[in-house]
Order: sequence, then structure tokens, then C-alpha cells
Amino acid sequence: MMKSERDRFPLTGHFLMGRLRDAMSEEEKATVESLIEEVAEFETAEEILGRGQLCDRSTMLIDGFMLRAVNTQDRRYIVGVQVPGDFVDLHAFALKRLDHDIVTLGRVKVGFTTHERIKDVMQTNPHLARLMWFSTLLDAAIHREWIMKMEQLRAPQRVAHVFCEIWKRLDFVGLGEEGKITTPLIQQDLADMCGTTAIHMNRALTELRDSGLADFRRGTITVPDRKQLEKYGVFDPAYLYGEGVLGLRGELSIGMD
Amino acid sequence: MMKSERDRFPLTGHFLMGRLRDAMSEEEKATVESLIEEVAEFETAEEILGRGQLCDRSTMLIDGFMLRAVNTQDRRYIVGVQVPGDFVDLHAFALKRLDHDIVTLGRVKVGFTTHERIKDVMQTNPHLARLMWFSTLLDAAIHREWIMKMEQLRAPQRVAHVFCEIWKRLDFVGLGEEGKITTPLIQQDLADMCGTTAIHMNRALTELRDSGLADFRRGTITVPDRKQLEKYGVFDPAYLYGEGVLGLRGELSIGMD
DNA sequence: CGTTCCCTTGAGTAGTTTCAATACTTGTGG
DNA sequence: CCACAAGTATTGAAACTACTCAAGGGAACG
Repeated sequence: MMKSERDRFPLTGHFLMGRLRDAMSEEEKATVESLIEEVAEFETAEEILGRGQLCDRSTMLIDGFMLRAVNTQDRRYIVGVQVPGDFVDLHAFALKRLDHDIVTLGRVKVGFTTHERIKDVMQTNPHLARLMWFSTLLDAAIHREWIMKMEQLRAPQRVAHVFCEIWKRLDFVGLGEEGKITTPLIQQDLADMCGTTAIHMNRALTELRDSGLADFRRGTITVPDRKQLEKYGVFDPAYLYGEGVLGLRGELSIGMD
Repeated sequence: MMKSERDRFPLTGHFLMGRLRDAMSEEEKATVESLIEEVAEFETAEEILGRGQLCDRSTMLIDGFMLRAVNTQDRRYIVGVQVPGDFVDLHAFALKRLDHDIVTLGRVKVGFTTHERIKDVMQTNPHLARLMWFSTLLDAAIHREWIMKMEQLRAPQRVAHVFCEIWKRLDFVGLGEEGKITTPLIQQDLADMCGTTAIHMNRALTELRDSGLADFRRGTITVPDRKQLEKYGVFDPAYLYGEGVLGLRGELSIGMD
């Protein structure tokens, strides 16, 4: 049996999986794997990179979850979640300073690479450069979906959408299980992702539970029928560029050469 | 007197103005200008590029405004606005298909360049490549701010924020006037940007008008005291990467070499 | 076995939507 | 020039959604 991507590339095997990883040659996968110069583990709620902080390295999320968040005096706003395989602050390569914090959600394992190394790749392998660019734009596409989520959905639908997104992204990298997934999320996190108070989030979760769509208990999300939850949360995975109308897998020759 | 950027580069003179345009050499500015192979004008509400549509060119907005929008059966969701100097669908270079529509807001003038040309630049000028990447990430940063806008603000503050953002972005490219700006926006557009109904948006605008913070009348936005409006709309322009804690202008040598 | 963090519930208030109706503006053709 | 149509803006009232303040319950960890 073929070894899994993760076995062959223990640090970056999940990068772009389910999306354009198929468009990467073995050499390119090896190049990406070799970018990681240092591996580190963090406890929960640790800040990997803070807003406004100058930085000269980027972080690959190997295991666990992370959040993009902005903290003000009185509140925290979550603007994104990251799952294994995500180059969580690759955009810092071009931006130099982030407008938000990157914080761990539960224990995580990450790999660091320097911007120096990335710059080399940029100049020597235009194809990989483009894939890295693509991966940062994937985050932007997710941001747009979140804006729409806020614009159109009520609290219970928003969480449903969040559940669907995380699940689907885990599916892409081969970590999505059947029936239930476990995360370090608490209700306050979900509230901060959906722009509601924790109290209201609790009521939204109760509603989902009562209606049998999804059950959230201390980080474990149980969903009897994902299709139904996706319908309820108006979730169409196309924006994740893995499949559907926006997917590129069938047209790898187009543009990514 | 020195000719303005726009006089010297009539098609792309506003590109990255107020942000990293200062980091571009004269040759680079000329290169970008030469990318534009075709200039076109459009009437209002025309679709430049539709969701899911394969594409092999990108569009520079020269004059006027554009919207990033997603249309469903019953509603339209606006996820971004573009002003002159914006490479409105540069990200289609890496994504190939957009997850949203790009539509004109009022009459516009645009310039087209092929992905073929962009690819050349990518491979021959890593510095420019990086600036182009930067410009797409700027959009992502704006998306994140919009998510926060939705998460934390009430309708009147959200419009206030939209007004501040558009104004500041016009400032950057030298089109921001004193006291008032004129746009082709209607109340329905503002509602679609803020995730409210047009009716509620009307009440929000009335509130702004009554409180003396801002007056919106048929596209013309009048603001007696921008600082005050910015405070009300919790608007901190840092996320636009032109100045403030995230600005790079004083540190051009860092990273962008 | 108690502390701490996380979750739950109730009641009153604030913000938003919906439905319904009414004006104002602008452009067009008679 | 007026009449009309289409698009845009405004207002009122009732229903819904979410927030705040306040109190209590449960699980995990030492």
C-alpha cells in the first residue's frame, strides 16, 4: 500500500491537500518539506505572531488548530481558523506585519521557515511560487465567505456554517472523520467567530441540538447528517476551491504550469 | 512642478499609491504600465468577471468604482469595494476562477492585461511579483476588517466604517476630497455591504444625519468631521497598510528588496 | 473536595426585519 | 412643459433576533 502523503512528508504533507497538491511534483513536495527548518510545539492560547510585529519567518501548521484574532480592550474578534496543512502566516512574507494575531487553539505542532528561504523558492520555482500565492488567496476566499456568513445568517446558521467549514477542511487533508470531530473549541470561541455573545451562542447551540442538526459538547461536534447541516448553514464548499464549480483539480494544466 | 503619477502613468498611476508604490522603481512603474494591453469603458452594473468563470486576464481599475458581489436567488451580498488603482481581479491569476462576481458601480474605465504577461513579470522581476502578491493580500486584510466590522458594529457604525474606508482609500490614491466625496452608491448598495435591509440602512443613515456625523444623499457623502466619524465607526486605517503601526513606508528596505 | 473554567437558564432591553404604505427624483415621451 | 414610469428614499407598526445583567449548574483538574 502506498504510504500516505503525511508519512512521506511528515511536516508539510497536508499542504494544499484536497486542493492543488496534486499539481505539485515530487520534487516540489520535497522542496516544500525542506523549507521547514525548525519544528516547535505550543500549548493552548499561545501567540505565534502578534499584530504589528515585524517578522521574517512563516509558520506551517502541522498538528492542531489555530485562530486568526484581533484583540481589543474588551473583546476578541476571530477572523479565521486554521487546520493542519495551512501555511498560517505565509502572507506575512509579503505583508511583513500582520493586521491580526495568530494564536494557538489547543496544543499544536508547527514548522518554521524563513522568508529568506521562501524568497529563494519564489525566484527559482515560479510554479511553487504560484501555489504559495494560491494558498494565501484561499484564505482570502474564506474571508469573503465569512463576510457573507455574517451578512446573511442568523446565529444558529452561522455556527452551523463554521462547523461545516472546519469539517470540510479537515476532510481535504484527510483528518475528517465520520459522525463527529473533536476540537479544542469552546462556546466563547464560536461566539467570537460568529459575532455573537457567548450566551447567545449557547442558545444557538441549544437550538441546533434540539433540532437534531448538530450537537456541540466541550469541543466535540456530532452531526448525524452533514448534508442537512450544510443546507441549514447555507454551506457550499465551492469557495474552498477543492471541488465544485470553482475546483481546479480537473484542469491542472490550466494556468498552473 | 513635478507631473503627477497619474500624468506619467495614465493607466496604472494609482496602483499601490499611498502604500508601496514608493518602493517601485521608475522601470517597474513603466513595466506595470506596459502590462495594460487594452483599455475599455463600461456602464453601471456590468459584470466584468463572473463567479466560476474561467479567465486568463486581469483587470486594473483606472477610473470609477467596482464591487465584489455574490448573487443568490433572492439577495446580493457585497464583499468588497474597489477604487481606482486597484488590480480588481489580480487574484484570478492564481485562482483561475473567482468565487464572486466583479461588477461595475457607475461608469468605469479599466485596463486589461493577460495572465501570460503577468507570468512573465513574475518570473523576471521577483520584486514586482512580490508587490503584486502584496496587493492581493491587501484585499484580504480588508476582508478581515469587514468580518470584524460585522462582528462588532451596529448598522449605523457599519456604514460609518464603510464611508471611512472608501474615503481613506481615495485619499491614498489622491482622489479624496475635503468635506465630501461623490460615489454612484445607493442605499441598497450600502445595505448589501453592511448585511442589513435597505430599510434599516435608511434608518441608520438617518441616525448618522441627525447626529451630524455624516450625510448621505444620492451618492454624495458629506462629513463635517472625519475624525469624529472614524471614532464612531471604530475605524483605524492601519489595516490598509498605508500608515500607522502596520505601515511599511518607513521600512521599504525590509523584505521588499 | 474545592476551585476554576465552562455551560445553562430567565427576564428585560435594544437592535433588526418584515410588511405595508407613502413620498421624492430623474428621465422619457407626449 | 407636463404626465408618467421607474428607481430611490422614507415612515410606521408588529414580530423577531440578539444583547445585557443576573444567577445557577456541571465538568475537569489539582
